[in-house]
Amino acid sequence: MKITLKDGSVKEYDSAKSIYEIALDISEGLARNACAGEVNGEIKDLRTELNEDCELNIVTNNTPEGLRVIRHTCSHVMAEAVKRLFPNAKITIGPAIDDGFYYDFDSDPFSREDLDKIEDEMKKIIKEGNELKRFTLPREEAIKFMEEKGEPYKVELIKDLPEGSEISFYDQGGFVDLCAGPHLMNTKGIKAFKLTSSSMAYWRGDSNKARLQRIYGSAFSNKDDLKAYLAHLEDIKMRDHNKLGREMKLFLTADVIGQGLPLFTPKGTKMIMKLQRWIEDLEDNEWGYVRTRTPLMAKSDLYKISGHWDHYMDGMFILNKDEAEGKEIMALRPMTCPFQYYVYMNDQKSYRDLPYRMSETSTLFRNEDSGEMHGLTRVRQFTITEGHIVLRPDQTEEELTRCVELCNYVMKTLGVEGDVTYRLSKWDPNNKEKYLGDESYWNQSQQYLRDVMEKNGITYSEADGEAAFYGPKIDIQAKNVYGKEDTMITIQLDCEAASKFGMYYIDENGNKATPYIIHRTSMGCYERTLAWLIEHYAGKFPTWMCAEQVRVLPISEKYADYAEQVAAKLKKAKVDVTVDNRSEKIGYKIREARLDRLPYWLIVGEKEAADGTVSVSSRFEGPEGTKSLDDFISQITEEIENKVIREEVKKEEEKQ
RNA sequence: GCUGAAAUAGCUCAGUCGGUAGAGCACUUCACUCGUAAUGAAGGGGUCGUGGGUUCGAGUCCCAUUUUCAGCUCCA
Repeated sequence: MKITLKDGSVKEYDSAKSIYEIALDISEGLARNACAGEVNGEIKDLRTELNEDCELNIVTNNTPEGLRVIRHTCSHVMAEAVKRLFPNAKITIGPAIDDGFYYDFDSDPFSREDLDKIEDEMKKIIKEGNELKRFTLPREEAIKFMEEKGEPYKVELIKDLPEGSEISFYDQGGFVDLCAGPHLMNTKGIKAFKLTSSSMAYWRGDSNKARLQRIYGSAFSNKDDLKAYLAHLEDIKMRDHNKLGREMKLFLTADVIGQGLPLFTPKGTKMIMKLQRWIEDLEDNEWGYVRTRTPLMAKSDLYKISGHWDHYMDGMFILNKDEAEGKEIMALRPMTCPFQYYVYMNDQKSYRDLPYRMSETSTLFRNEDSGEMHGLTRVRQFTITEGHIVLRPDQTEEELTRCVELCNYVMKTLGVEGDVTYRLSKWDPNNKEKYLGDESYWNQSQQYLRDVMEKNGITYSEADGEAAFYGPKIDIQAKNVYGKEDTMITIQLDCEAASKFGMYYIDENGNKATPYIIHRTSMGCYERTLAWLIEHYAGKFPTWMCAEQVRVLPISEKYADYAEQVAAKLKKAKVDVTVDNRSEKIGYKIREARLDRLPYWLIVGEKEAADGTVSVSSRFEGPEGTKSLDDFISQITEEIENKVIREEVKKEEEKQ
């Protein structure tokens, strides 16, 4: 038989050979690092006997596929350790996942101490170095085998497999698990692992079925990679906006105020206001928007016209439910659309008036499920840069393109354009009653969005069932530090709303015509954007968006007056500046300025006060030398006005 | 919403068998008047998330509730 290897070379053998033997034949080192074999594109166990011509790629332990094999084997080792320590635990399933593995057990909850004990037991098992041996049983015998072992979940899994099939098992020296593989040859192949957490999970993900205990862990081919992974997990925790944002005193929550209702401190508010003022000016002065200011609540009648009453009732806060008493039902708004429609309809529009672009810094209320709330990314009240563009159908492509361009400009200025992916959010054709409009409406409007992205060379994915109930969306998605994806910006096309509200314009022939509407955001909601910025910059924001841009540090109280003069001049130049006039040593003040992640701090003492200068230090370069105050002011105002994103000092790490 | 874990000073946390609350940082005051990542001393600060219950006695045990975190997508 001829084995064609990945590099194109060919090995010939007279008799059947296992993948492991072939790896050994090529080189001992390769065999030592081999995890599996890719045979004609399919991942196979190292034990697999090859007996006919094929293409073979030996999968080694530093590849993603190899790591999956290591992690899957590690999950079996963990299951064995759990069975040794907790004989009553029932095993269920234990797959490898993106960055590790888990195994679900039917048992009592595991504490961190339990996890440590399990880790120790796993180390013993790995040291024992048992071979993993694969064997198969006919389905009926396999069921009997697992019944005798007292593993009802495994029995259930086997019963789901087709009758007459051969069921594979792996025996790692006493502990036998039902498994399709592939696995390492020996438990010794696990060089580095860590159990990270435990949580609850349902049998087969069904909340009506048994509650299981899931243990998460990860494994690597060497200790350095594990160390780097654990350091990465620590870094993630440090960046987590929900922790860092509170630590930096940007926002807080209060039990008595309620879930999903964050409060912004002066510092957090200042940052949001900088973003808001920038966006409002940008839209109004450069992108042709007009600004509206509309109510935060309305009668239910409005939402009945818009369709929210039928399609979004669960997501709304209803203020007054006693209709029987003849009172009007009011609801807080979950969106701005119909309010702005009435602004549009206030006077008659000509085709020349379109596109009519309205924007509003709009506070919205959505009654999210209690378990869905998270930090600033999922809240019940939020403020969004929301706008609606009323346009003629022939303007659709141009206007959608402009929306995408504005978003790109905003993300580029925020410095986060590399974080995002585009998604075409479509309706769910199998669940039509959730949506307004028929199949041809959806196909057509989805095609509009697809065309715009393709013409603009945007790479995007498509997702069913992610559309708004009234139309498809271009969603600009970003992941948080834990890899969870959220929509940051959305652009939606709506060809139906106008006729429902009786919106029209007068066309060139003097006839009433129905416009299209684009629902869009330019920066999404401020809460979520702030969270994104905190995590992206790990709190080290570009100077222009910092709440405190400069701090003046007098060497001693003798120079307090000069420090105040410096600050006053900076304030006049619209720089956000404070003075640290405490009677502390300069080293102490510098340390605090650094820990507060300030862009700049100015040290002033005898020399500076005499010359009218400042000694500039920054987060970006460390000491930048002594400059005249005027020079520094022109430097920093230029940086702020142009929204420059200076690069951080690489070597500088926070000490704690 | 469901399941699990957690909640003690502004923050991070300790608090053993149920016996009346503790550290570091921060804060205040005083001394020091300092040149690029922590000066020293003293002091103030707590209905132990909230409401019930058990007990002679509850931060600790039980029940409810609020809030926070994790998971609820990965299927031998």
